[in-house]
Amino acid sequence: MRLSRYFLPVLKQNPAEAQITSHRLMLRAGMLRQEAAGIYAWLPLGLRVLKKVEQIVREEMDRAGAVEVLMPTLQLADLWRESGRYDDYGAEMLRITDRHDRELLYGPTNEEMITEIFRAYVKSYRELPKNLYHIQWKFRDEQRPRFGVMRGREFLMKDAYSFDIDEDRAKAAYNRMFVAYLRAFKRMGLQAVPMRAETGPIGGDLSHEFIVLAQTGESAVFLDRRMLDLPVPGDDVDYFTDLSGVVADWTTLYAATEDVHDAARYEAETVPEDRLTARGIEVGQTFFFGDKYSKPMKATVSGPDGVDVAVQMGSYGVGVSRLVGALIEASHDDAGIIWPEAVAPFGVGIISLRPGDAAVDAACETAYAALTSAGKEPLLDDSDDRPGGKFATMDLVGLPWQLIIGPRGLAGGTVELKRRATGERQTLSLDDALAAIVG
RNA sequence: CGGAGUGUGGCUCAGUCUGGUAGAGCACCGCGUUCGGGACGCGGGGGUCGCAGGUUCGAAUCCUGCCACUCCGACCA
Repeated sequence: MRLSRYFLPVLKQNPAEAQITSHRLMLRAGMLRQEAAGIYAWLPLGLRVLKKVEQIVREEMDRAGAVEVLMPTLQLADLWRESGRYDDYGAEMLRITDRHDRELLYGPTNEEMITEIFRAYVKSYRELPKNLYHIQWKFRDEQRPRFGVMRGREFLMKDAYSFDIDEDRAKAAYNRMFVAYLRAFKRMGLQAVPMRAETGPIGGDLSHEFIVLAQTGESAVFLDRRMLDLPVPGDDVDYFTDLSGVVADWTTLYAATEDVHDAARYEAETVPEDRLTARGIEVGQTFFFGDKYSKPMKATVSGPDGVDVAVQMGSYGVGVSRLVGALIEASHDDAGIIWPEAVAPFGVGIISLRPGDAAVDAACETAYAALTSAGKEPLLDDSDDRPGGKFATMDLVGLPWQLIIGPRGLAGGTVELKRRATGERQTLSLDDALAAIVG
């Protein structure tokens, strides 16, 4: 992409309403525009990151045997009356009436609808296990939206739902999602720690929150720091073997959010030098809730003995839009964002120090073509801004590499290559710079 | 939902107390000089001061109501 043809409205000054780092940087880097409290338009740069996060989540869901669907944002109130949650959910649910006075709601989650879809088609235990997921916008009418996309009212969530014939198999399904989450967050360059969690309004008795450690996290967390060194299963993980060992490894050491923190247990189960008190951002949560929905909604299948039984269910959420904020909270410096390569909106920024100079233009085009064909998604700053502004913008938007091309260097046959994460700069030939980026 | 605030050009803000016909910096447009870490000069465009009533000869400024947004707390992906 060439900046001259792009839409990247960066702000030099800090918007007054943005209090936390990720919100401020998203607004300044031209990723996001607030349209109402907790409701945002995603501008091109932000959308690119959102899509990359979404795609990593999708790939890991698919790998773990989940199947993607897409349910609507609007749901009928009657469906929620079946589970009893239409009245229970309260003011956080946005309720809508259509022209025929039918009661609708903008979905805050999809347990009811997925259960309705499941029960319409699946009649036998022989069709199980099943895990269906979608990545769709949700709306929760938060009393107090804040922190940008970290706590918006409208947000993009991946929610998966597992269906099994009995509790043991349901727990195996739970374990698959647990491992998929470890992998997805790792791939994004995040260190996410699973912590035992309260189950909240969704219900059930087995649940973990996946927490990203960041200084500006919304809640305090207490953990055994050895959690941070546990290995994440690699690409060769086989989801259809027993994963309980992996889950056990990740759930044995003490790790708890302040809501469920037990100081006495913490002291009993950890030694002082391993205790880590930090702040964290919840980016995912897994639940097992048995027949909480399948029973009232009559989602039953025939078992091996011919008797109908309510299926055992779990649900598994990832806050996709929130993750974009969490990524920034976890990785930035005073100058701006530092994207992990896997989610960076562009792979490399090419800075032309002198657009219009024939040699500079030619070198920029060479670099642009080479990086494009290598799949590195370059963003070429071909504007006639002053160099200082270009450097500041590139640092702000946080692309992993900056390739700086100017007449002074080219006269000596060199360009400058900067790695955003470390600030390390090298002066080298264009060919060597391209080779370093392509790797 | 309790408490505290704020709405003035695209952004950050001054002006409001003490009413007199709207300002600064940045951004934007034109010309020129510049150009390796957010340039400079000259000229220029852009605002029914959140909305609606009221008081007044006169309202950004005073009064009433409403709306929006932000922050602290309680609650949530």
